[in-house]
Formats: sequence, C-alpha cells, structure tokens
Amino acid sequence: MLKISKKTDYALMALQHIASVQFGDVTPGRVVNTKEIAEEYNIPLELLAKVLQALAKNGMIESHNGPKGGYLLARSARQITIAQILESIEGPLGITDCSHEKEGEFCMQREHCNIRTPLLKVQDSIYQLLNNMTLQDMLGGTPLITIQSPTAQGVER
Amino acid sequence: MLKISKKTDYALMALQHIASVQFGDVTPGRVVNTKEIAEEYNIPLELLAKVLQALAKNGMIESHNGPKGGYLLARSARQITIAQILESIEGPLGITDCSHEKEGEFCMQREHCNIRTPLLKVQDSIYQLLNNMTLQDMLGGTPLITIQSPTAQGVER
DNA sequence: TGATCGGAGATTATTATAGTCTCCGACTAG
DNA sequence: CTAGTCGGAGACTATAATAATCTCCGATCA
Repeated sequence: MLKISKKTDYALMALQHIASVQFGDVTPGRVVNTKEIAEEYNIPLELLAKVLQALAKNGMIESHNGPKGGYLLARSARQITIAQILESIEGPLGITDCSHEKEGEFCMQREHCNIRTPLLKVQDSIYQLLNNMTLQDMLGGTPLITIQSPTAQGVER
Repeated sequence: MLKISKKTDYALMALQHIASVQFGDVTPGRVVNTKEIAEEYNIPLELLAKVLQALAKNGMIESHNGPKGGYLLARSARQITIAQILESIEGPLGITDCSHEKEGEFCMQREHCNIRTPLLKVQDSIYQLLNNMTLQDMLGGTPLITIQSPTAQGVER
C-alpha cells in the first residue's frame, strides 16, 4: 500500500534532527553523530549508520571522521527535498515494475498493457509532490504542500 | 520505493479491460470472465481470480456465476477511482507503519517522533491524487489529473 | 445433470525489507 | 604518536510481504 521503508523513515528523522540541531539556538553548527540519533529515536545503531552513509554518499549530508566526528547538512534544509531523501535510500521512485525498464526488458504483460502510460503519469504526479516539499517544510514552521481537498482538514489529535 | 503490488497492477488491467469491453462498440454489455483477461494479459489465472474476487467484494465489479458467467463493472468508470481500486486490493493507503495505529499501539520511535505529522500530510496528498483520478481517466480519453509542474511536460515516447 | 463458471481456504515459493556482525581506515585529543 | 572514537563497507541472517499454486466447494444454465 505504497509504504515507504523503515530506512527512509529513519533517514527523515535523522535529517530532521540534524537540521534542528544545526539551526537551533542551543549549539548551532554542532556535528551530530550516529549514536546520538540512534538513542534519541530508538533506532538500531548499525542500521541507522547505513542510512546515514547512504545519505552522505548522495550528498544530503557531510561526514566528518574521527573523534568528535559526525554529520552536518550538506545544503540548507530548504534545498533538500523529500524526493531526494527517499531516492537516496530506496533508489529511483517507481510505482510499477516497468517504471525503469531497460532496453529489451519487458514484463509479461507489456504486449497488451493498457495501464503503463497512465501509471507513469500518476508516478510523475507523486514525484512532483515529493519534490516540492523540503526538509525545511518538515521542521514545523512552513505550511506543507497540498492539493486542494474537499474533505480532509486533518484534525490533529 | 512506493511501489504498488502486482495484484493491483492486475486489478487495474482487468478493470480497464472490462470497462473497454462494456463500453466499447463491439459487444457492449458483455460479461467478461477471468480466463479471457488472464490470457489477454498473461496473468496467472488463479491469482487474477483472487484479485477479481476482491474487487467484487469491494463493490467495484459485479459477479455472475455459472456458464457464461463473469464480471461487469458495478458502477460507471467515472465513479471508480484509482484509490478505491488500490484499497480494494492492498487495504487502506498508508505510507508509514503508524498511519493506522490502533489505540495502545506505538512504534519504537513514537516518543520523540518528529516526522509523523508531516508524513500524514504527504499521505493525504497522495490519497487525494489517487482519489481524483478515475478508471475513466485511464481509458485514454480524458486528460489525467496533475499538479502544476515547472519541469515535467511528460514527453511521450 | 454435468460442464462451466466464481468463491474460498490452505499452502508454498520468492523476494524485499529489517536488522546484525565483523573488520577496516580516518581522525583528533591528549 | 598512539589510543580511543568515529564513519565506511561488506557479508550475513532473520523476518515479513508478496506472488503464485493447489484443492475443493457451490452456483448456474444449457
């Protein structure tokens, strides 16, 4: 049901945390290490380590080795989109198997497939949605992107 | 990476097929049986059967038993949304584990979770997107729902 | 009344995800 | 200049979700 992975969840939490430390008013600019985040959010340390490594590889954060090492945002929170985070961890967004078919690859249904084109458009819409929302938007200040909704005025509880 | 399941793929193909038979000009109103669809699209017969049964249970299609039996759309293609189809097969849309937490259930991160609220809003946006697109829209005639995109004018290829 | 259809359950296979373990190399404080 | 702290990387196991198969039942209609 269109679920994002736990690893992506962890990535979002971690980035949120790093961003709030970095731009908070307590100790701004401080690097944050894996252990700190793992303990704060009850995330398995070694799994989180992998996630942060992937984020570093994909240019979301900068790593600093050695004692007192850790991570910093590589760009401003406004320049990091949810889509970028998600794709850093899970690879290219694809709601269907044939989203990224290479030359010569065909699914069993391809010959008469009647849903490929519309699905790719749905995918594109979702991508835009995720790519128009930034880490900054998740920090609580700025209102989030939505498309107009008749029903849902998400009652906070 | 936010993938929909094969079963949902099959559901979409099948509904598309049923709709186009039903409203096509060759034999309008004809019922369509499982075997016909399975063969047309190379879908495992018994798996497709399960999918169609689920769609029938959820009121997307009507079933007719016996020889010359099969399925018909239960409503017009314009009244069947992609969200409804998806949820018939995969259950309620939830991009994260805590989307449908029952009372007393908490994820390990819940205590300090900093991403739940924004993620629920993302989920809501995706839901709206899927619920504003109908089976009719997939039939090729009408333009699909999109949110305005600066970059992507989906070059058809 | 028997061949054709959908309904339903249990069962297996396959793949993706989640989590763990081990070792390496970089760094910096002392 | 070296010991302890940090990230980097790979192999590995465990668990859960998905995909697919098998078997039997009941409805229906020619």
